[in-house]
Amino acid sequence: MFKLSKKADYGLIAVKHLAMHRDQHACSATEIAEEYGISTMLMAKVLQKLARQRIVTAKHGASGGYLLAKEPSQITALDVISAIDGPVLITSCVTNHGNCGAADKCSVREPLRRVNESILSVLSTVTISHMSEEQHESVLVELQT
Amino acid sequence: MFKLSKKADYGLIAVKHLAMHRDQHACSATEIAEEYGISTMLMAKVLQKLARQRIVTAKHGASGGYLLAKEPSQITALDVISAIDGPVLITSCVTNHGNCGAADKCSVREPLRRVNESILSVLSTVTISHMSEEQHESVLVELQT
DNA sequence: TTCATTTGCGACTGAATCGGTCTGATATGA
DNA sequence: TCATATCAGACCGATTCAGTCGCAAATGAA
Repeated sequence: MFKLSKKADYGLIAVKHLAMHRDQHACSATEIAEEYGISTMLMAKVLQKLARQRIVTAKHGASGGYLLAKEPSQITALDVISAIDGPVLITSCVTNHGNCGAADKCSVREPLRRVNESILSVLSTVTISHMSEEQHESVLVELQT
Repeated sequence: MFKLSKKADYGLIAVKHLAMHRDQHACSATEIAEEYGISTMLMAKVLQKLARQRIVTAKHGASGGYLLAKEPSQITALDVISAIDGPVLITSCVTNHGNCGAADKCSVREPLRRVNESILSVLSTVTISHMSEEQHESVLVELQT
């Protein structure tokens, strides 16, 4: 139904938290989870996925935790979301190698592919630093209709 | 995971089909379903939802079927999708009346709300006539970062 | 060295959603 | 009158999702 998963949501919260606390200590999953009233276990899972995609770096051991792997301005919402939920595809048919049986008859594939492009473009324009700023610039995103 | 439901997908196919065959006869659910190799029952359900939202008009009885209720240029992708799947919200928290317990602590609500606005904007810019045209203009969509 | 802390990973469960079907009612043109 | 349609809602199985658990491995601190 076109919704972000909660995990992706938590991922954005976590990354933004790390962005706000960077140059300080590494934040543990427990610390972040408690701050926002989220299950510790679940937040840990989310951070593990982010670590596997090199969006955050993990520090094992006591007083360990997570740190951002890049500058907040270099991390996009799309990075975080696709790290957790996998590639963003508004339909299962938009890839060329999809298994949609009606692909040859399907008349909306191409238009939807273009819509998908636009959404990817929106998501990759918004960075973590954008999400932390108070003032909001306006950016124009191209849409092929 | 940020995907369109199959029903919404079928809805777009159906509406585009009706757009291409308008000023001709009314198309029955069976006719459209068979054309694209989709289950008749399911296509019927989809068309019923579109009819309830006044996107298509139904004609009961023998040689009945469905007709577009508006010009193809007046029907947007958002109209069709939200008629079938309900309101497009990328998170369950973006509405003011959501039941997200951590709403007060949630730091990504407002940025995500703006992203949601942009996606709505993209979806409401693309019309059925856009989806039927061969040539594709480029439109700029505003994004508040 | 020892140990508590923390990440890493996979398996698991219960709930919700989704795709799809079935049944029966109602409308209507032929 | 009857075949053809839409309409509405209940229903079911499969998939996905949120969240949990257990155990292994790393590592800083005592």
